This record gives sequence, C-alpha cells and structure tokens, in this order.
Amino acid sequence: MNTVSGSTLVGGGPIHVLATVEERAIMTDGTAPVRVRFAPSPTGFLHIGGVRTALFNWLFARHHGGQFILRLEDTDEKRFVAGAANDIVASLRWVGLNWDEGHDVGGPHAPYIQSQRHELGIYQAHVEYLLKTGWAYKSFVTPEAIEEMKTAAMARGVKSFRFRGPERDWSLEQMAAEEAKGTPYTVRLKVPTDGVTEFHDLVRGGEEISIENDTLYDIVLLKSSGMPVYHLAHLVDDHLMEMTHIIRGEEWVPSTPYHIILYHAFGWRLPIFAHVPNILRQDGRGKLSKRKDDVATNRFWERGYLPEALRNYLALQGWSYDDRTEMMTLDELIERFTIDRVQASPARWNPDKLLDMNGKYIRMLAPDELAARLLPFLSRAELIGDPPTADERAYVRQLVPLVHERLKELSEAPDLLVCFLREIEPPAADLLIQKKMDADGTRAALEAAAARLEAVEPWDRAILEETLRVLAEALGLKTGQLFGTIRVAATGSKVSPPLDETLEVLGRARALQRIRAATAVL
RNA sequence: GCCCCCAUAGUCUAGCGGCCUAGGACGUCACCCUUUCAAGGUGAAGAUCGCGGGUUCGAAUCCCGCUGGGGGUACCA
Repeated sequence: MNTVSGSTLVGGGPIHVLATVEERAIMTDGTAPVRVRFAPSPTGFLHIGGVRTALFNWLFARHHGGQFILRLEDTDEKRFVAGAANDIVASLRWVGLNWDEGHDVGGPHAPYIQSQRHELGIYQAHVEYLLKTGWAYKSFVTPEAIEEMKTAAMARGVKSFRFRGPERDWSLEQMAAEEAKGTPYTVRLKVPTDGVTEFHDLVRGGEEISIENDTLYDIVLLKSSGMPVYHLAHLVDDHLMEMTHIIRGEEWVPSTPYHIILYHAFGWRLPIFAHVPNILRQDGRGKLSKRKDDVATNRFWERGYLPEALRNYLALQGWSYDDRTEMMTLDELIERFTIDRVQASPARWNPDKLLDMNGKYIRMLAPDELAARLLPFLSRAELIGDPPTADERAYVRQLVPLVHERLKELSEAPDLLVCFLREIEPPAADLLIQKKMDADGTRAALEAAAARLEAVEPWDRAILEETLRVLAEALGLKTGQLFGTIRVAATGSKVSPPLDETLEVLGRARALQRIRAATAVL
C-alpha cells in the first residue's frame, strides 16, 4: 500500500459502487462532518455562475456545520492566468464567503493548489496504482492519429466514435518497451466496454442516472506532459481531502460516469453527488459565457451592486425556500438552505430582478452606511477627493436622504449628485420654460422666487416649500410649473430630488446664484 | 450525429394525487400618492401547468412516447 503525503492511497475496504440510501442519510444528519469544496480553475476572473456554485457549497457546509474548502485546480498550463487566483479569492470574500481550508489559510490537507500537489507526485503515484491494477494504460497514439481514426470510422458509417487505445491489452512490459524508445504517451483510463455505470444525484432525486459503458471512451488521465487532467486530479484530491459531497455545475453530469469508474478502480467509497443547474443567458440560448455576458464578479462592485444583494439573488438562482420568501440575510440563508430544494432545471439570468433586489438592499441600508458606500463612487467620478476630506464626508452624508430611495445601483449616485458637488452651467431656456408658460413668465417667476428665497428665514425645507407654494399661488401658477422651473434653474436638470430638500442642501447662496444665472438666460 | 439532463405566465419560482376557480416575485399596464424622478399603495393583464397517450374515483403532481430547451462529446476545467 502506497502512502502519499500522509494519506492512504488505496484502502483495503469494500468497494462501494453506490453510496446507499442509508449512507446518504447519515452523511447529512449531522453525525458525520460534511466536507465540501469549491475548486475553481485560475484561468481568468471568477464567473458569476462560479460564485453561485461556491455559494451553494458554502451554504450547504454552514447549514450542516461542516467544512468548506477552497482548492485551486491549475492543471491546465495553457490557460493559466497570473493573478486569477487573487481575483477569485477577492470575489468570493466580497460576497461574504470564507473557507476553512485553502491555499491562503492553510489546513491539514495542504497544499491546496494542484500544481503543487503534482510536484509532490501525488497524482503520478495514483496513476501508477491504476497502471499496476490494469485500470489504466499508457497510450502512444498521437492526437493526429486519433483524429484520423475518427474520420475513417465516420467514413465507414460509425455513428459515434469512441476512442479505445490499442494498448488496452498490452502488458506492462510492452508499454515499458515503447516508453523506452522515447515515444510520448498519455495515460488513459481503461473504461469498461460493456455494462452500465450509474450514480445517484441529490438534485435530480428519483432514479439513478444510468449510462451504457459502450458510449464512453478511454479518457486521458495524465497528459503527455505528465500533468494530470481534471478528471483524475480533482477526484484524487476529493478523496484525499475527505470530501463527503460533490456539489458542482450540471455540466459535469456527463463525465460523472468516468469518475464513478475511477472511484471503483481505486476501491474508494463514493461521495454524494449534487449537480446544480446552470444559469442560462437572458435569452435562454446557452449558459452565461465569459465572452458574451457581463459576468465577471469583480465588475459587480463597480457596477454598483451590494454584495448582499448579489448573494441573495444568486441564492435564488436554482434554489428557493418557499412560495414567497425572497429577501434573506446570510444567517437566514444558512438556516434555510437545503439541497432538496435545489431545482434540477436551469435558471435564467435576470438582470431586472437583480437590479430590483439591489434597490431593496440599498433602501435597507442605514444612512451612514450608504454614505460610506457611496464615497468611493463619488471619488472615482472625481466629484470629491480620494480620499475624501472630512467636509466632503459630512456633505455626502447630508446628500444621502435625497437619493436613498432613488438608487438602484450605487453607481448612479454621481449622476444624481453631480449638481451638488460641482458648479453647473446655466440651463437652456427651453428646459426652464414649463408647460403653458413663456420666457417672460418664466423670468418673472424666477425673479420673484429669488426675491422670496433671499428673505426666507430659516433656510429650512419645510419653510422653503411653504414659501414657494404661496408664491405659486400668488403668481397664478401651478406648483408643478413653478417648482419645475426652479428645479431646472437650481440643478440644471428636469429630474432631481424633491425641490425643498434640494434647495436646503444646496444652501441659500448657491441656490440664489443659480436661479439668477438661469434668469439671465431668458 | 451520439450520450445525458430538464420542461408551471416574458423571466425566476411555489406546488411533491384531492387544500389549485394554479400562489408569490421581477417585468408590463392602469389608478392612487405627488413639485420632477423614484419609492410606496391598490389593481389588472399574462399559464388550456409543452403536446399526446395512459394509471387513478380524481393528475400540474405518477408512467410511456413525442416535441422543445439545455449540457456533454478535448492531452480545458
């Protein structure tokens, strides 16, 4: 029996082809610690769908009082992107997830980065075992040759080509001889050619998912570079790291049979599988893609989304609690999240819903908190300093009530508040002139308003409103007409927070100066 | 092509044989509130539960077929 990194390589226990119903129950009844993982590949920014899968794993672990592990699967040398790991970590933390074990926090099963585990020889040792037991073989056929075999087979009328290496029946000696010649090779799994492979899925419930082995092929386990492929590496690590449940995207369902066969080959007990539904694009045509959709998690912050809103929305992509509860705190999600309520059918990305939820979360924020979250956006728009001065902070805090229930994205704040933080150009005459009014009437109204506002005491929104209402009546104007004109004059825009509050926060001097400047335009 | 999975309004979903004249949310529309925009309130439209067969006294709920959608089909994960 080989021992690798302190873990038993191959157990001598019984082969569990399927975890029994009883075992599945035991593994989630709290008597056995639940251990799940999120294992992203550092090939770019973290996809929003990845966050959803991570969230489900995390909620599952927390719900059952188990452990959540982060593992980096960087066995693809070609697609590796420097810095991606940092982005993934930052994105996960941003939405509020933490992990009990991982490359950055350590843990009893370190290392948690596959390239490092590869260097330790972990995968190679496991492959040796498969080779020795006849579950794998070295294949010297080149990719080009396989391609030729495929076209030839198709030409012969074979409906689907399943590659099985001619070396399947070679002896270890034959393989060694070929290897000695220096011929490059891959190691492939010797997949049974008959019978069926079946497994149970927590999300799909009901019957076992069953696949005819003759529709499978001999997958590569070790690339010619010696680097393991996902199918081998993730499985060895999941076993060594003692995962009890594998919660992953449904795109893995088709390759699960290979994994079952591998577990069988190693004589390991199966973990429990739960394939969570994909998130489809808005139009339903395919799953969200990095190329076509705005799915970079790290972009949601700058787009003005609150992590709690994104997290809540994501929790509802493929999972629901009941027929009406949608807004849930982290603790509520943990308490309520169970796999049996995860949907088997794909969800669809719905930006409108996310936006609505974000608005709701913004409205739930305490004013001080919203002010704090708004500062970076205002700084980025260069409306305040970076970092902001104490005066700027205080002023922004004053502005919060004006936009609090009007924001759906924090990123909208600069546009809404620019007129308070910057001087404005005098507005165009046609903007100032309200319905059923003309230039003369508008000028007269603004002049009268300026006169009244000059004298108002104190400069308080209730007084301001009352003053202007009285004025409107005196001028024979509708409140909407007078307020509209002053609004444009004071803010440069037809849309603004309520005029009384706007004037109050603007201050008498600036308000009057702007109204007078506008009057001059007419 | 082959294999696998899925199927309730435009979208997300509740429903797990009778509580359903199918509930909630987003979106849409109308009205109310109102100084604009939001927010909030009220209400409406929108689903013959994809289609066709069964099982059953009874089916959105169970079974089969079809259709449709999605996923997979790499020395990527």
